Amino acid sequence: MPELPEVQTIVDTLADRLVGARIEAVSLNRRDIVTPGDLDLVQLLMNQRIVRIWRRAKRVMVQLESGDRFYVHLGMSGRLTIEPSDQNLRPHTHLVMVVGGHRVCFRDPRRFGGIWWLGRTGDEQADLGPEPLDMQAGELFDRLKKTRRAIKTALLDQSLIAGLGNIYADESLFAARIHPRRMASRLTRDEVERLNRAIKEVLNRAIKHRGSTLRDYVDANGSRGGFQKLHRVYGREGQPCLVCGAAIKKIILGGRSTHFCARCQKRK
DNA sequence: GTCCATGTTCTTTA
DNA sequence: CTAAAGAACATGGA
Repeated sequence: MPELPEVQTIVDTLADRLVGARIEAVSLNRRDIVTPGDLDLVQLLMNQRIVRIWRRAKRVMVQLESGDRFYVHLGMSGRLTIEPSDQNLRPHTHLVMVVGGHRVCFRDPRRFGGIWWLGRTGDEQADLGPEPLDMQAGELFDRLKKTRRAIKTALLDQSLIAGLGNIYADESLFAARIHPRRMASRLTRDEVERLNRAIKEVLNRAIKHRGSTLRDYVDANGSRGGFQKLHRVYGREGQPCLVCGAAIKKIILGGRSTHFCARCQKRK
């Protein structure tokens, strides 16, 4: 569910309250959300102080005073929220930690998400491409040159560029006026420069509006995002393009629904 | 009952 | 061999 802007918003709201605080209690209600599976997560977390919380790609990264690091990936339906201590736990709450008096809950009905333990030595960059907000057009061009897949599919490949998902890939391609089926390696330097700029603009605006809430997503305080109201193609099939008025199309590309304006995003 | 979903990874195919 | 396509994962909502 959450892509880069949603994870960034969760990280910002969590970090505010948890950095510097100590983990006072841990309860793990499902072992199978933890990788590696044979780990004593409760023991490793207990009584540790949280020294840093940050985002890498779509991951919520956490560093403990022990030097150990781990991350939470929210998959499609994961939530990481701070809940009032007097309320019943909602169904599918797999991990609860009390940190500096806050009850932090990880809930994930579909269980595509989970906790990945890196310890002191695990490589947090493994299999991840560069951060879109730091990426230079030249680097994106070089990376896209190497694949013959459709540009839309390439943008979802986290080892090529890390943090975009289905919403922001579609929105970025629309903003750059590039057809989602264009072969990645065939984009011109001009087009890739436009795309690189569009990605940053779309992501920065989405972060400013605290992400997109379509169904599940809320930040750590339980607040919904507002960027869904500003989507220009995602979820707007059949509605008029806000630039030219043509009906927005929805196709399936690489198994994912893909939204675009056939008039603004020419295939050439 | 059917289809669809903000994601990733494993398997199969070319 | 490798890149790309497809299936699988699990649950809930329309």
